[in-house]
Amino acid sequence: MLYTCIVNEEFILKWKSQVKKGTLAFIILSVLEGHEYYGYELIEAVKKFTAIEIAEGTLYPLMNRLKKEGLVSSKWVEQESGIPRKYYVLSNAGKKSLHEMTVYWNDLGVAINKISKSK
Amino acid sequence: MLYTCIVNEEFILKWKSQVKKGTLAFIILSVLEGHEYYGYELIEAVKKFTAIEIAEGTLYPLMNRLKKEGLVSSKWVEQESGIPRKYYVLSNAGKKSLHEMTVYWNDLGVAINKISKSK
DNA sequence: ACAAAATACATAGTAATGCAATGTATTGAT
DNA sequence: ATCAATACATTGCATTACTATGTATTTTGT
Repeated sequence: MLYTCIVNEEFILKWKSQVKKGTLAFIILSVLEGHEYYGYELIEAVKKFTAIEIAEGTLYPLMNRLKKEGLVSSKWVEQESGIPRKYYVLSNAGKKSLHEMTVYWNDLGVAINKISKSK
Repeated sequence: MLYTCIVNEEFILKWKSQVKKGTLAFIILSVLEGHEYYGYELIEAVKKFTAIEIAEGTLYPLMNRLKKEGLVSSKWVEQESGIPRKYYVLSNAGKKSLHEMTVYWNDLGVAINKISKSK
């Protein structure tokens, strides 16, 4: 039984990591809607909103992908003290993609609820 | 603008594929709760419930993983005619994992809703 | 009767992505 | 003076969905 629990924990941990693949981009774009954030701040914001902890090694490559895809743009902002911050802004293409993602996400939620309720 | 649309479509397609990574295991376990299915039937069932089409090359390795993890068991059932079917049954560990996954999934949904509504 | 599609299993290789590890640099707290 | 926090970034690994391919049987259309 103990063994089963450990196996389960490992499975669940891996599973949560896999769920992030996909949802993270969606969450980031959602957070950026109507509000600019810089990278480090995004990690804090997502943690606050969703209790999901994004590793820095996850966020920065992700933001570069989103930039490359044209969904966000970025701008450096000098600080009076400390390291300059790179702020990310949702583009029009980003807003459009976010809308499509929201529809898909909601449909998926409805579908999964339907499965559970059919039992 | 056309170019942007095409880029968006590709991005969205990839994104949906990524969302499946993780949700598929959850969906499969949900479908198996209280009902046995064989592989090919599972693909049909998921398609009916969620409009998600699972490739066979996705399902069979996934079922083997779930079996290896002890979340499902399988049994061959001979048919009066045709190829024998491999039925999958949710194990106790599978039920437990499914429960944990459901909690995480619901929390995630609530969190994402919260983000959208805060704008 | 014969061809095509559907049923039913499976594997190999590729592409995509989260994460640990590592690195640089500044600031504030003990 | 050292450690934690802030703030950026890259490299390599592990995981997993999907395409392509393969085998074999049954049903459907012409």
